[in-house]
Amino acid sequence: MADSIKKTAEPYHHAEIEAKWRESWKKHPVNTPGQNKKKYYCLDMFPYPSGAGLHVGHWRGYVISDVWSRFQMMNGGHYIIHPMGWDAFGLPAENYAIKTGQHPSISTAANVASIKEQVKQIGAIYDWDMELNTTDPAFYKWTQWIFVQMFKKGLAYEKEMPLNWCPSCKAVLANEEVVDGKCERCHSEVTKKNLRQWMLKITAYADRLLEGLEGLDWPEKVKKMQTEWIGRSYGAEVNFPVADAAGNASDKVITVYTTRPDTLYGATFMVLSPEHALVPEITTEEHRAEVEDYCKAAANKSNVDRVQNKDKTGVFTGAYAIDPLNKEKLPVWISDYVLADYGTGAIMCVPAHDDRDWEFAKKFDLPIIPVISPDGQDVDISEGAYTAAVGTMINSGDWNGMKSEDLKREAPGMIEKAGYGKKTTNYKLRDWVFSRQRYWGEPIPIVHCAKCGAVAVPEDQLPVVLPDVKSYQPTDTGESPLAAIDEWVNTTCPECGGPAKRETNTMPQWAGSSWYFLRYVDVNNDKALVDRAKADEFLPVDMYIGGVEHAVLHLLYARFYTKFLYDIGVVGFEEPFKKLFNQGMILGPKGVKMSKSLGNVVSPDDMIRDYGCDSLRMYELFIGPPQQDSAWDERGIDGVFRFLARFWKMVNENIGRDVPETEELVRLRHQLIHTISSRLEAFQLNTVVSGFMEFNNKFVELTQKDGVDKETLKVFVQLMAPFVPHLAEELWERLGENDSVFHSTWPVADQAAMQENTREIAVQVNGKARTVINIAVDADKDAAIAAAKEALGDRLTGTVIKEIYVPGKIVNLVVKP
RNA sequence: GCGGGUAUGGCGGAAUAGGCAGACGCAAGGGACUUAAAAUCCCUCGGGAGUGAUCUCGUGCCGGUUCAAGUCCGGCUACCCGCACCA
Repeated sequence: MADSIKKTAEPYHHAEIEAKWRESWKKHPVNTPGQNKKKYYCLDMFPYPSGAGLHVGHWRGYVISDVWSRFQMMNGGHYIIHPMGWDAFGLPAENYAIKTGQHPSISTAANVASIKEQVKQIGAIYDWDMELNTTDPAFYKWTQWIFVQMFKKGLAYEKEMPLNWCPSCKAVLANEEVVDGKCERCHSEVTKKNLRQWMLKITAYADRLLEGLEGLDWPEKVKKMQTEWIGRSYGAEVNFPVADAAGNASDKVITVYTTRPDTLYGATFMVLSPEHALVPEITTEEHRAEVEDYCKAAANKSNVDRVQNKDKTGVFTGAYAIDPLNKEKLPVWISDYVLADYGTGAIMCVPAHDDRDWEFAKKFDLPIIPVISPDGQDVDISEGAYTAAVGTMINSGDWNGMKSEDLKREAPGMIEKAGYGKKTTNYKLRDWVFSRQRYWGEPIPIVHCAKCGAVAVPEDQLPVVLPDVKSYQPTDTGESPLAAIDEWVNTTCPECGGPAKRETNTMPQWAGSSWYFLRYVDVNNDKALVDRAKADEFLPVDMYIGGVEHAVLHLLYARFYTKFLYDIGVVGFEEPFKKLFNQGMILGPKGVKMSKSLGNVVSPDDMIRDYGCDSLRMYELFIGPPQQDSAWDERGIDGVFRFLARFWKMVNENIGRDVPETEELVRLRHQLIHTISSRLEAFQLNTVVSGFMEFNNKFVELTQKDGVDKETLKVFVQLMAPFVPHLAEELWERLGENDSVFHSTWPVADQAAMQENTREIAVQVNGKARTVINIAVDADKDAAIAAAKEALGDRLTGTVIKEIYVPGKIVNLVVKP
């Protein structure tokens, strides 16, 4: 085959070239560890092996990571960790099993096999010795092991509480999985269900998850999303004694959380959430019926209603609370705009300085007292609250005259000292609901014993293998299908040996993906999750590439797991992903998201057949900036294919011509190196491709004349290699090289060699371009102005009142008529 | 509502750091080669005026700074994304 493609005039036969080098690289891998090599770990977010296969959008991320990996291999001689695996537990495989009766492990294995074939078409340098699958017992043994460690440290615990329940998936959801009150996966409206569930105490890591973000080379958007998701705020808890209508205080106390203790004197009422424990206790007989009705209605309201209906509703309890500062008597109301599970579930209301309180006060005709005055002026609160913490305190007793911004900071400490509250930090982040009532997941390695309670399965008995079941059907009761297998459920307690039952919930899909990246470098280790020496040598991940949709799900969970594993000494670093790149989506031809139901999914398979893998790789990058969404246009690949064919022809025609170097060729060569390298380093991959095309056009032109020298051809081939590895390797061989182009060193641009002696610059008159002049780069102003005037000739009329010359850029003559 | 992003020809997109707007492609039109087609190669390709050299308008809208603005500043509009009663 190789012999048949050696003639210079022959066309670009992509299929033959690609097949040839695929075989060759299989025998002689180009990415190998070496004593003096530094590692570079470039990771893709691993795919879910569904039956639908890969489309051109998946391809894009894998092409980007492969280009980057190969660039790191050549530029710096790194040994590349570039693995691929399968995130294979989860609902689609289970739903398929329900429909067909086929075991999910069978459909999953089939899907993995077919997608793996597709992934191989990319021509990437994946190391298949590192391949892993989250459903493999040898892998999930360690997923379970981590859970056991968390359980031992008290970070995994059971709790009964109202939870997000997806009636369609028939499973609970984590807060991160609820979007707009709907299930992140199937978009069904989420309801509440009271269930006993396993929780992971991610909140124990809230501060570290927040602070760790600072040093990461991640898109600001993702960092911000995580920051807001964690939602740390500083404030105070303040105690308000409950009183009756006459003002007689009882022993009951309402504790509120506020971030604006500076406005304490402006509180004119209190609001409790309908779920607040004190509601039944403090409500007076006169208001009891009304309050009970309201609370019942609130409980039946869907999440969506409570979140989206911003109209304030509420009822008065008949009870009062005493402001600890000014001893004012504040009426206590109930409203569902106060969340039960944030802060204390109760708030003090300062309608003058909070929008929501303002609306509530207007609606129920409650007093509004301003306590902050911006610039000493009276603050206008007739149209809405004044919410900024900027101004001077008024109507605030001892605090009058203080600056609101200072007081906001100092008040929590003052309140704590005075003994009517304490300084507090609050988070929006909740603990992670970690159990699912479904079959196709990792069994939670816990045994329930009547005597000993929840007991972890001993580590030497892991993995707890997922048993076979006849029916995968989820139940409406919140019980997993595993609960029906008596012989599996009934076991003995590892502690007392008495009869016990296995935990029948499984882990959520995120369990495996929270740590898989640690396993690649030591996939066959049966003694440890990862050998510490290997972890130290090859981890963490230097570059992580994937979609932005995991900003607060997978990426937050993975950071949490890594910090925990750091704490128990498994790894020596706290942050798993040093650099993160979010590639944009490839949209369907009309600019809408590709989906099976719309029938606009474009498969790479036909394009590879017609144009070759190298063309498709390059086109995936050429279509637009990698971080931006792009609509697929199948016609565009023609342009890339034509370019590769012209490049192929250009190089082949110059091989053997033995063209001597000229100043122009050397200059173009170094300009090429500089252009490509700087764009590649800046991740401007679409303009790298344009750059290749532009330079190729110049070299094609030179080929018609005196030709292109061998060194320049070699450099061009090297620069192209990360993008079109097969084509580049073939040309590299034809240029007489014996070793792989990927073992060559990335060329370096010589700034001096790039410089031109003369340069074409624009001549403007009154800021409008009129002509161009060719002028020495180091020409002085007088020479440049003279040349410009000469070039303009008769067209320059009037009096020149100002002459501007920016060397290498422009001449502008300001003229008065 | 709050926060972030985007807006450039028929289309995708380029344009260090304020310096010739539209690179590089796609599509379209014209031509060469061919019996013909495909492939390939060459030319044209933002709007308007002019035979023409050339002139003029033009980067979502309105205004400003500057010799010079797609780029900087102020004020809008539209679309996309994230958060969304978190006190």
